[in-house]
Amino acid sequence: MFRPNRYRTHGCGEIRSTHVGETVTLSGWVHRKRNFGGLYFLVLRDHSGIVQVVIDTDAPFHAAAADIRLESVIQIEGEVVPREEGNVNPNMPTGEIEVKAKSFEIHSTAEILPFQIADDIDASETERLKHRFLDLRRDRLQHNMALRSKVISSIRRRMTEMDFFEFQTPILTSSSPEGARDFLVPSRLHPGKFYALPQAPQQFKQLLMVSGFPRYFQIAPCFRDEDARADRSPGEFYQLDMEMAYVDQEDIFAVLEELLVGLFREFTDWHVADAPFPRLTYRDTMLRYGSDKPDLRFGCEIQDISDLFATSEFRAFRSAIDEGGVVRVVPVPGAAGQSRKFFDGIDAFVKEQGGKGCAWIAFPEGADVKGSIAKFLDADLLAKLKDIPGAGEGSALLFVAGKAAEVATIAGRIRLKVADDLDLREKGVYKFCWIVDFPMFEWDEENECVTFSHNPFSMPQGGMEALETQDPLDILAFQYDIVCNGVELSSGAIRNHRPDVMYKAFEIAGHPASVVDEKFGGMIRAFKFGAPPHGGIAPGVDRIVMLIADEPNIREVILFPMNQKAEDLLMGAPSEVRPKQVEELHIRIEMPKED
RNA sequence: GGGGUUGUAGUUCAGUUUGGUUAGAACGCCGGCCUGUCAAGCCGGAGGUCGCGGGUUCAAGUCCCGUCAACCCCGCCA
Repeated sequence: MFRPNRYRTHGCGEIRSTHVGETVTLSGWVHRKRNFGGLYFLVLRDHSGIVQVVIDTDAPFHAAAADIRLESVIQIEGEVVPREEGNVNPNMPTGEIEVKAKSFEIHSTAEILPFQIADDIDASETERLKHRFLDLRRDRLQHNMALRSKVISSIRRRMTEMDFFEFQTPILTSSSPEGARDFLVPSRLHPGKFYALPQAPQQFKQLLMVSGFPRYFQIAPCFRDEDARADRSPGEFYQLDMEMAYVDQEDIFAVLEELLVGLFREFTDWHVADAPFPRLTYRDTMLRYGSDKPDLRFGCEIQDISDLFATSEFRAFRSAIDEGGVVRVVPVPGAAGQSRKFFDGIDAFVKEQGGKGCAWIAFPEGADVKGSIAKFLDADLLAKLKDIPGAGEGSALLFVAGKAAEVATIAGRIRLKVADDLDLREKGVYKFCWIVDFPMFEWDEENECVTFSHNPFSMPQGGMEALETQDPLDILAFQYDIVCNGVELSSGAIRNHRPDVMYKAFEIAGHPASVVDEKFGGMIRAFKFGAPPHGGIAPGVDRIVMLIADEPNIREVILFPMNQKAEDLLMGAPSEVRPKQVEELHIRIEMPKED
């Protein structure tokens, strides 16, 4: 949709048989060339698609057109003509017609390309990032970025329809003591002081609740100076940040379920189950899936079988239990026929992850039990093992023993590794779930003290009474995550809006009231002037688009992503600055010592 | 900070296991032929610090040591 002008009257991909006979002006990139010496076909591309242009042997611009390099920008004027039967290309939306060029103009020539645009052959990540403007021309990123734009529009529409106000909160704010490493901005006017870029608009959105805007959202940029992962962009990312007043956990779940079911169904053909999404407690998911972001597209649920081995003769597991540990098993239906190499691979994987190793047994159909520990187990125990859910004829069992917390994590990784190796995940489906009842506090082994396990602003379940009467490590928080296909989309919480409860919670975590007043002064003061109960959540926008686009890496849905080391290879960031700039900020640079 | 994988032509990759003649292919690039192609085709050509440094050897892309870079993972990410 554009106003016809001297550059173009139509988009390349818009032309159809109905335009036959019309003279059109098109501008775009040279996508392909097919030259017969005389007759010459040139495929022209713009954002709307591609169209075949024919240049006749006797055209005065034939030589110039033949010399043009791919990805140069040209403009042609020509007549839309039908293709003869047999020359129609059914694979092209514009394949029933072609444009017979009457004029040819070069707007911009292209140098030799670092990688091909028309062929979707993989180029190295480095080359793609260095020439992101070229990479973005290709189908994959054109599609992903268009999808991203539409997803964000749809989010805005859906949130607005649910009576949320969209606001912008400050980008230059203050450093907060909890959480990730901040990006800091030195202050020119205040020597020795720094702004911080927000890790999330957490305090601002809570202030909005106190300020009388009961439903807020924002597509919020968030900045955290932490290392990258495949699903974690270094430095900056976007959240759909939202907060609501006078709600409990279920009210927030209902809003997000409506949003996500609608959004995913709007943009994908994959199956999305109706709300409500399953609710799993943190404790339960750590036991059954060995992770707080379980992938529910396959079974193989982990089970604790410590009691089966508590009286067993098998010494390795028995001693683990005697030392206060556990024995857990990942049952894999249908895996009994796997090769020795498969099981050895799992064992090696566990050792790589720092575990002691992975014992296994298998129940091949119509054959004797086999496996690394089969000969140590008596018939009675083997029969009981074969009876556990997920086991049985044809299954294999993968065992891990040791301290409960470590076993949970290792078993969880085994479960994912098995799904990778055997391709167990259900295809074409998004499996959402809520993880609820996170612990309010946890034991910090390193500093030997109680700390907040998630968000210090979460409301403890049981309120003040729980804080005063329960073991801190037993207290749960109104804190929840939403997970889709093993990807954590978001954390959220019902907030602690009571100053007295806030001071008490921080006291348990070893921070006196003065720290709360100093670090969270703005918010705690607000809570002393009438604060409604409130809560919220903030799903990652990049991750939502990544899931919908079915991309394995978050960089595929970000226009100008940074690399693993948080560098922008196109813009050359980060970069050195002029000494005067540093001087004005009253800071001095001290390079790390070499050696 | 730690572990893993990868690094060979402009690009994507083969060759490395088992050291041995002039390091190959595809796409791209340059030149030529070609009037219905649609990833056009055919003929010819140019293009290489085998990431970098050191070592072993008569001989190293190939083996050893170090180092750099990209990616994946652990730590980290309230």
